[in-house]
Amino acid sequence: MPKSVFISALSLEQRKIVKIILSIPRGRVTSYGQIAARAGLPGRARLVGRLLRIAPDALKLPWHRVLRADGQTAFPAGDPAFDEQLRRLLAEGVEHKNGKIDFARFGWQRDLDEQLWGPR
DNA sequence: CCGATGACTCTGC
DNA sequence: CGCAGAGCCATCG
Repeated sequence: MPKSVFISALSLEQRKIVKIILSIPRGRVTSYGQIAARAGLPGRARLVGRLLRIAPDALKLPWHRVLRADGQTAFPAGDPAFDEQLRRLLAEGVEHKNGKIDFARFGWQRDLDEQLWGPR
């Protein structure tokens, strides 16, 4: 599906989610739940997951920067997307320990904290 | 209309 | 850390 057609078919809530995902900084990660919360949709993480699932590649969303609340990818080990996501993250400096990313080090929220309270 | 199904999350044991 | 249960709710058969 063409990019513009897809976008125009989205609800206001979904467009908001798209904008938030696009604003995740390179080298940072966040969770489905956090995105939903930022979009004013607390408790609706599944909506974010569903959107990423149906979004055309043409949108070029940084889907790899979206993880589950426990710091792992939403894909099971062995799934091509599992390796792809970790590969993309490593490419931008986000490390993982056995498929688990530490939000304290790479979480998007940490950027906000540092801006408010300073490094360390 | 109903039950099943998720790129989810939180609580409780 | 693991697992079950319960919310969550748009989609689909």
